[in-house]
Amino acid sequence: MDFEEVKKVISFQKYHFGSDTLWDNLSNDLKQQLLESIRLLNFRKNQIVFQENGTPTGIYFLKEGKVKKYKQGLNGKEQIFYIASKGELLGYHALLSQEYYPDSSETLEASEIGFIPKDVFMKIYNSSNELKEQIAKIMGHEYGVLINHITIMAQYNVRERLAITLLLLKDKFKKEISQPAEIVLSREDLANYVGTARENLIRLLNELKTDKIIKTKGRTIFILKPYELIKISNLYLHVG
Amino acid sequence: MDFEEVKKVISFQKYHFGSDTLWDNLSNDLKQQLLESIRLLNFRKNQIVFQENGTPTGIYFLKEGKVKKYKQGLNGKEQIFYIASKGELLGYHALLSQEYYPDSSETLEASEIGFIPKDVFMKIYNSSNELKEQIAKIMGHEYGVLINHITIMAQYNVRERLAITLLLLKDKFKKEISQPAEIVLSREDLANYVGTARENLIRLLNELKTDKIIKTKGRTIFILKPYELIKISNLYLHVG
DNA sequence: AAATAAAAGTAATATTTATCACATATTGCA
DNA sequence: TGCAATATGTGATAAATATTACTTTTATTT
Repeated sequence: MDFEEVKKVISFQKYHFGSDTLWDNLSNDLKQQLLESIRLLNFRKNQIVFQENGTPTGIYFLKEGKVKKYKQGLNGKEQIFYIASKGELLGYHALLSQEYYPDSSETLEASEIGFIPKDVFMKIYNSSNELKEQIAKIMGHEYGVLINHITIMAQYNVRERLAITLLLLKDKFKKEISQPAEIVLSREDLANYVGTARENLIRLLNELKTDKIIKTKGRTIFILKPYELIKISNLYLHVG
Repeated sequence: MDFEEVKKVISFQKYHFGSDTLWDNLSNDLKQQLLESIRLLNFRKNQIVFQENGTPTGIYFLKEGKVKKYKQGLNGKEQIFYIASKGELLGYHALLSQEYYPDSSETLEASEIGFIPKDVFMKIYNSSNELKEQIAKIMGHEYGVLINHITIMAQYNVRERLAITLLLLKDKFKKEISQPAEIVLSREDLANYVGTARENLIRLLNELKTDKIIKTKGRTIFILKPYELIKISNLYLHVG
């Protein structure tokens, strides 16, 4: 398996919602209209942006920072299904479906978040074919991301899911291309993302450390050998 | 827990994509326009409607019948994540995201399916704010259904997932309100929906039979005590 | 209706994952 | 700074799930 094949197998796109591409595809006019309506908010670490079952009041734009998206499951346990980073939109599904929020969003680090109130956003949305089309495009893509996630949760074992998750987080957390990626996430959150108990997660991280595939410093994880993680993930098995 | 609470806990809506409501919300004019463009196709049992990674050529409307939606996972194993029934739309995500199909659709029984070619549908879609809005509404809702599904796959054990799945299938397969629902699905498909090996599924079905919660005749499953399935599912645990 | 293929079911065993009961670090803050 | 709270980590064990190797039953085809 050469590098091109590897890229095909673990294509970042298949795991990325992609609402950050919205801005690339909008006309300057519309972009201007949206940016004018944005009110900037500063969130500290571990602050809730919006909460499951709450009534949507507007749409959020993650200008800077990181946000975990999760849903409450058995006994209130958080199931993290996505980590949004710089440039992504939050909270548009509930607005468009005219329902309560199906999930919660919480900052993982200090973040700068733009907010557009519901009525302002809906007015722009209703008057713009372009915006409707772009958001439909994003949601159509998201569907593929989510069913991919369901398949992974259902068929891959914990070790494989951890490898996949670390590869994704590597991309989410990377700052400069040359630097080794630093993943800063509590063990509890990582366990709730991978879908296992914290104890099991820690044991598997230790195995990866023993094999020099990762190293850690405090809660920060450094990926040393991404190629080895691809092998562990077994993602290439379902090709061809 | 009284019946009202039970309904709240296992609300069918939370598990149902809901594209069948499109027709209720469209104007007669638009409905007429869409219906005129539909070409009716007859599918036999176990026929593929469209396939993962294929290029979308149009949108499908399931006039009569049942279709399983799945994605290929580890070693090509099918992960079923949805069963569409009468009235639902298929294949619109890929059309709107302008990507290849992320999943496959295959009939579970002889089905009558309407087809609208891509260019015809996109022309109507592009010219209709109403249609754009309704489809965005459906996709916004679907997001909630899918993250709910992710949470269930990640946190509930096989017995719980089987109970949930049987409750959902009961609704999908019920014909008349008075009749006990008959679920007709191969053991392989049911296992690929619940997310377990066929052997485990069969063992668990046997336990349910021993407890007189279900009975079977050939591959048909009859739900005798849905309330017991709700108890087994542990769905009520994450409320309150 | 027999032959063949496919699906369903069984049992034993191996493997994975969760849980419990702790010990030890680390962090936040009074 | 030190105390409490929270997070991380360890080891033993229990429970759940997957796998292997079959047999039996049910469909399908000639």
